[in-house]
Amino acid sequence: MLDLNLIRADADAVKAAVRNRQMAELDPVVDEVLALDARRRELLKEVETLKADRNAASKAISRLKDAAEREARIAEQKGLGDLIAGLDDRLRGIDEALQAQLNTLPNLPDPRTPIGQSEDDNVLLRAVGTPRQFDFDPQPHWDLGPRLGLIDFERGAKLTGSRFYVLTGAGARLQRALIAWMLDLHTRGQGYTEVYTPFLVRENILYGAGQLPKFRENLYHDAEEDLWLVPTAEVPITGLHKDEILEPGALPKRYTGYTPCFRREKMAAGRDVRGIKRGHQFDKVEMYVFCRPEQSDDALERMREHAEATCAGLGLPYRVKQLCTADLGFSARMTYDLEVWAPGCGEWLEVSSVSNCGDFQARRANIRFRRETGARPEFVHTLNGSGLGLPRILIAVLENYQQADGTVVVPEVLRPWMGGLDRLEPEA
RNA sequence: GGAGGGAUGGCCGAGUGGCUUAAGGCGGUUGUCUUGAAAACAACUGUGGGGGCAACCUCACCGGGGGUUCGAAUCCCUCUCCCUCCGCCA
Repeated sequence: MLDLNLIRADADAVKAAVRNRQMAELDPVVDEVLALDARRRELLKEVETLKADRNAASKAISRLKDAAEREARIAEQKGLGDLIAGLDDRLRGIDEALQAQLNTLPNLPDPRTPIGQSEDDNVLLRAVGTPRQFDFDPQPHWDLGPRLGLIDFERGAKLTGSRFYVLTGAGARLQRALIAWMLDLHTRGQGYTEVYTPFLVRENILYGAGQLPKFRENLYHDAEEDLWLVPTAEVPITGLHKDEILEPGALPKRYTGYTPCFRREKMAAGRDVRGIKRGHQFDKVEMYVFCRPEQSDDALERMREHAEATCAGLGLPYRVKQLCTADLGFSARMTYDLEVWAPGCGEWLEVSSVSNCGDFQARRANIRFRRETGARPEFVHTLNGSGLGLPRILIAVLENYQQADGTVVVPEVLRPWMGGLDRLEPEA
């Protein structure tokens, strides 16, 4: 959520920002917000004056000893309550309308975020590692996986439907190894605290992270208990400190967590149906930071380095992109994407998205801190980044480490979690 | 699933319609005293909104929402969460 004071102070800057995001249709929303805000304050003054009168009158009545006079004064006050209640209702209506409009506005891009028309205008910052040269035709993972007995698409579809798959044997273990290795990397060397969160959350937790109301149709919802399956660990981790005022010295707080992620992918229906690149359920290890406003620029760079270290540790060629205004997520003000090369399917796969959300999520989730004991609370800044998305990193490992004989070499760093196994071969 | 008991400020805890400006204690900050510290004493010590150049004024908030009333922490309805016991369960 944007700061209402900011919109009041510089509505034109907000309009320019939404236009840069290619969301010009939100232009009128800014004016609507200003109009509602003005009406709200007008009405607020009126109703608060009445309330102050009522409070004074009630207090005076309580001091009266004479019964007749009391009755007379009480009779005078009759009707005032209904009048106030009526105005309160109108005020609530305006407030809700204001909130609803405010909720549709995305975060303002950082001035350093390049302005662009579409994802084609994302800026390639650099490429690290050289894609391996093959002296044979590298296979895509949807051929490699089933052949080596690692991925079973048919049974995934039987169990649940399209876009679901089963990992078996060394395939399942390889994913588990990746999760364990990544979590250890983040907690040991990079200073994150591991968290294991619920995978089902309340509606207001999704709202805090900026997923609701905008992305409702892409989420799974349990009607019975009115709970939502998390689309990313970013959601429950943002919610960890919802409605808290963090004490001086508590920041920065850094978390890493593994969760499955559930997405209906309605918006991407028909895209990437082949393989395990885009499923309704996938696993991810997430990094997350709560920090002071002045720390978030630096925190973003560090988190990007942490994500890069994960790609590099696996020996995968990757490239770093900075997203342009058109491709930036709703809550983000600046984002780096990491893509690894998958030689089998012949494309760069987005395995990490590292974003600085500024105070946008903190405002929605009401997460604040004090600089010093007794100081006024201020909103924290939040950052999130994948470290990394599992199915895509699994694809990259299988396709990059495949050999001419159809086997796959296990990356060095994962072997301790694979029981020393150094090569994936078809089961005899 | 069944039966009961709870939710009050940073924490503990009083408060059954107006004398509450939420008692009292703990914690915290500042001051006095002290070479310093402790102790003692004193003052201050929640969040958000609106108005004002400011000192300041004002409204709301006692788990959430709704209601009764001139007036609600207190009465009514409803929801959520926590605790105890029983049953079931990985």
